[in-house]
Amino acid sequence: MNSLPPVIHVAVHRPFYSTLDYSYDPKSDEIPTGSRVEVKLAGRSTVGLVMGHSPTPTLADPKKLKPMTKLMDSEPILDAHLVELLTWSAQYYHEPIGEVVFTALPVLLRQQRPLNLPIWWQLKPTEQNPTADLQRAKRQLALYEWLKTQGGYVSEEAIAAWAGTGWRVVMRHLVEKGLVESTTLPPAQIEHIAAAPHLTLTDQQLDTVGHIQQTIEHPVLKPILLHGITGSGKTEVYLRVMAPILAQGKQVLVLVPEISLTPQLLNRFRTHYPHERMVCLHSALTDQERLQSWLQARQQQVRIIIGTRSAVFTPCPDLGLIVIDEEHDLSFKQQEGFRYHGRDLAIKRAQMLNVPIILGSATPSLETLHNATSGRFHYFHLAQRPGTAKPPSVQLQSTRGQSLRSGLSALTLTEIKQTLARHEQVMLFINRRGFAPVLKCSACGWSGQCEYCSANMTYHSRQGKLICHHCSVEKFVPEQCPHCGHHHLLTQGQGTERLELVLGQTFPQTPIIRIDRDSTSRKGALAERLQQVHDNPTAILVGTQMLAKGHDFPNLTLVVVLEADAALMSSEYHARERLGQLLVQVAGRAGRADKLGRVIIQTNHPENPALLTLLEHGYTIFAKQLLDERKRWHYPPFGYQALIRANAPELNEALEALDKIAEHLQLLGLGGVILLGPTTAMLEKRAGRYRTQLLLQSTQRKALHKLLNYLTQTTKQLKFPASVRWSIDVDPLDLT
DNA sequence: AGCACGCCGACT
DNA sequence: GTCGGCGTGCTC
Repeated sequence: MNSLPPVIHVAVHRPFYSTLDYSYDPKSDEIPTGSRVEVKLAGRSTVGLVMGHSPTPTLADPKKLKPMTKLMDSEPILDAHLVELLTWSAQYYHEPIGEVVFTALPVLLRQQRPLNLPIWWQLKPTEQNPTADLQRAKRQLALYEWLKTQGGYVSEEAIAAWAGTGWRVVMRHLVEKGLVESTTLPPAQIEHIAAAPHLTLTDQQLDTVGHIQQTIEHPVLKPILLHGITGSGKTEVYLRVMAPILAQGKQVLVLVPEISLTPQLLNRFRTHYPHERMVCLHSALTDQERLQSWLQARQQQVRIIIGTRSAVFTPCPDLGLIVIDEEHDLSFKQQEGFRYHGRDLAIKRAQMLNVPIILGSATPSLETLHNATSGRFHYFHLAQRPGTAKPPSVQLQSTRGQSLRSGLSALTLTEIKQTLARHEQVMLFINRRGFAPVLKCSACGWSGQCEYCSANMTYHSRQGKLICHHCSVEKFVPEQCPHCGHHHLLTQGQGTERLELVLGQTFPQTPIIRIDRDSTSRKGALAERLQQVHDNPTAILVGTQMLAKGHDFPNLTLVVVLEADAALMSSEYHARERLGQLLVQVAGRAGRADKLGRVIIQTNHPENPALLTLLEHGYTIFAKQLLDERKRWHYPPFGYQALIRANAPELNEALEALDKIAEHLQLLGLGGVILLGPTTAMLEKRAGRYRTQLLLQSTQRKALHKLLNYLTQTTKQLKFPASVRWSIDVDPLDLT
């Protein structure tokens, strides 16, 4: 009789789509789901996370079953809900379970070594004065008195610095006497900051807050879209809606697109709730800091958690609300490895826990807008700016037949001059950093191509280099044409660096402030630039994407958008949605309070219907038109897509891999899924590897997922050469 | 992802 | 004759 033992299902950091089974001793060990275990894998010891239990093994060959080595945690580090969310995510994104679990864990918890948390010490609150008892123990007395002067928790480093080695023995005596206690969790920082006076809400804001509050008391919740134009006070609405939830002692998870945005938002939250403990989770934290913040959320020591994409996995045992700010922002979608969408997983998490979720944006994504109009989401619209602020006037400026000066039309230059004369600021927005996108030989037509990518290298004049924006390879600008030896090399097109130079020549009295990845890469540089903008009421700002997001420039009254045409002409169907969002966001930077803002969009296509719709009827109608178009093609959100990408050092290898996959899928039967491709990607070669893609599309999500499941379970049979790398991108947002 | 196993070139 | 190159295959 060989009865099969009960097993735990363990996720390990290996590319397996399912968990591995390990046996354990059911009599002695309780191995809770969500705890880390040490297991032997291929003869070596690794960390795994327990994802579930089963009374018998699920693996085909029970002879392979091994016992797990040891339980690493005294209590589960993830609760049942997060384990469920991670399992669901792995299935939805067709990603190996270990990859999913381990990206969700702080780095310090992915490792084999036990939790080595820093320890903090504090005097126990006590009524009697123990100093008399300590008269005969001089060192204990001294340490006790010192701790008293420190007030609150003290780190071990601080103690060692004061007391020198050997303090531990002394401390142990104090602990035995019940005078001191230790903890692995430092107190959450409560900063003593002045509360900002709460803003007075407009009627519309009050109304919206009221409606949202009613909505979230309903037993069956739907996500809430808060569509509020720039400056309409979305943050204020979040802050008010949070109040009763915080008052119940529940936690609020706030996801934001990018770190550069977080300090401002964090500040608003801090001054509104100066007595509330909060943490900020972003990429600039050290591993130790990140772990501490994560643990504080897990222990409910903090109630407001603000973080970027990956913060969606933060344990919050008593979650009461999720907020996604700027929900349309692309940075919520991870573009590498485990390609999850932070917003979509947040929605899933909210749904699993039946917790309210608010998605805020001035320019909601088409997916979200569609969910709102179809009734799957609640919809609230904040259409006014508080106070007297008026929306900016936007005009198209045809560049057709115009002679341009470094990309600027005569009319645009006049407008800039007039704005500066009024002692106001101008912003020029161009989505290209560097001096010029092309460096060319005037004699033979040679141009600086990247060796490793199918793209031009961008000319950066300050560094005197050609830089590839796809693979970051750099080389010095040649003195003469490498092809024909001619000495006259010309630039073509403009980037931020060139605009900065030309504007400096045209307006020598005016500070020109450039804000792009190059000028702000140094730590603190962005803050410096923003301070410059603040200090110079008359100035010209030149910048990329970065300028479109969140920053507030009260004296900015003219925004000029250059080179919007590339996006208009793009064959990527997402491009126009993004352009619309960008234009609205950029326009939102212009004009505040008493000053009317103006926006000029330079374009060669002033009759472009999408642009005209956007300007004449606004973002919502513009978005509805794009949605109609998507409906015709069964594009998302009217159909479901997955993109299979492959890359290899040779184009053929990458194409053959996808041909093989396409054939393989056809063998099973596509079941209503259409295959588009395989094709070479728009950027055919990147960093020395050729890129190909195969798009799967269907109106039935189930059919699509069935195919992908089949694929991940059978790829081994396809025996790709080792040089080929491939991946699945579910709900792709980047088809380039 | 790691790691072992395995089969062909330049080395003590 | 061996060290080691990375192609191939496996891990409960």
